[in-house]
Amino acid sequence: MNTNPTRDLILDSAQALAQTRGFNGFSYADIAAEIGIRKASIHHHFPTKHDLESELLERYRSGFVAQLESIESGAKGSVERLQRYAQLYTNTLSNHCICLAGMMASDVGALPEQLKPSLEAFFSEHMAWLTKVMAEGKSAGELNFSGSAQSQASVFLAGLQGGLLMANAMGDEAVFKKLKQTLVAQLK
Amino acid sequence: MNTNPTRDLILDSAQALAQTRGFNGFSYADIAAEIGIRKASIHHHFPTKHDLESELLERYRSGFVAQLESIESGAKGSVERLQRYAQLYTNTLSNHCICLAGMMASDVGALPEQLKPSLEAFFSEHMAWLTKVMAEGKSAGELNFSGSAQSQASVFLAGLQGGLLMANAMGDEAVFKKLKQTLVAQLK
DNA sequence: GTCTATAGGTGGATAGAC
DNA sequence: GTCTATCCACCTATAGAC
Repeated sequence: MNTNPTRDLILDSAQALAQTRGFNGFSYADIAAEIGIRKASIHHHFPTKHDLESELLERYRSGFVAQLESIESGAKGSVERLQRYAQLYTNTLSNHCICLAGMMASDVGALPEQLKPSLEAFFSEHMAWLTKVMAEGKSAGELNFSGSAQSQASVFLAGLQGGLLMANAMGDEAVFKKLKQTLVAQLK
Repeated sequence: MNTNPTRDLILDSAQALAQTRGFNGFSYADIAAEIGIRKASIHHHFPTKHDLESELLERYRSGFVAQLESIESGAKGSVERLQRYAQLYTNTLSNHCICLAGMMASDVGALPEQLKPSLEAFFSEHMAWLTKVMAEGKSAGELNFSGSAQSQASVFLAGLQGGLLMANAMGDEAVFKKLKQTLVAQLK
């Protein structure tokens, strides 16, 4: 695969900036300053900012896919799977940032058309995974809810995405942790 | 009050742009083009962009306060109150936009320090209102949930905020409508 | 692959005439 | 209150040397 170290440094820096300030809230100059390189060098790796954004989302999306598979093979119970899923967002939360896909969704009016399929795929994949966990959990008697598995999946996913917004707005990570617990608890 | 017509046009245009493209995703030139005025004229009403942002959030916040009061006096049942609250977001949804406060929360890393108190106030006010509705609804036997009223309020609020993100990402408003119904239904 | 230098455009903001 | 004209800083992006 593409394991160019400089390239990865650029992506890491860009992702952190994008998740805290939005896609229009940072520039090549910010990345350059952060990793100690010149703007022109970044253009060598990512000719346009759209290229950078596109790669960023794709990396983020496929990284999540791998983590979902990891949870599926590592956690047997539905409750534990949901907890570990929610934990993925908590890892993200640390420094006033939201989900990269959530960020893109918020600025969708300014999003280049080519990125929309990846963005849609991100949420579709998460919905599919969560819906499966909900359905299996209900069948196994581990989860208890009324309505469809899909509806519960969307409550769960939207709750986590919105919870990140709320925690940022309140400047209080505890808000998210409490919400995470409630979302799981009400499924038991 | 300040009912300058041009000023309101500017605010309306800026709000629509901010809710679809983010705060760093539009410029005075965009507003000028949209309402047929020059950039310099906008600076007359709002000397700096921070002034504009600040006023925008404050107007948005106080507008919601008025609507919450209106719901409280107009709707007696807790279920109806929650439905009408959720409806406030649906009105917003029309053209790929999210809650203005949610947008600010997403870009909190780029948000001027002076705006953070208003942003926090927005979510505090909504949480307080929803918590009260939840508590009263449970006491009256209209709502049924386990855990605290506050926890349920945060599930409800985060669900709606996240639902707007999801609907934008999927390019499908029906996603939000369904979610809205589920959030209310699971409280009965 | 990284650099210097720079082009070409747009951002927010100001001065001063009307 | 709105306009023209302009400033300067910053943006994305490119050319070409090393």
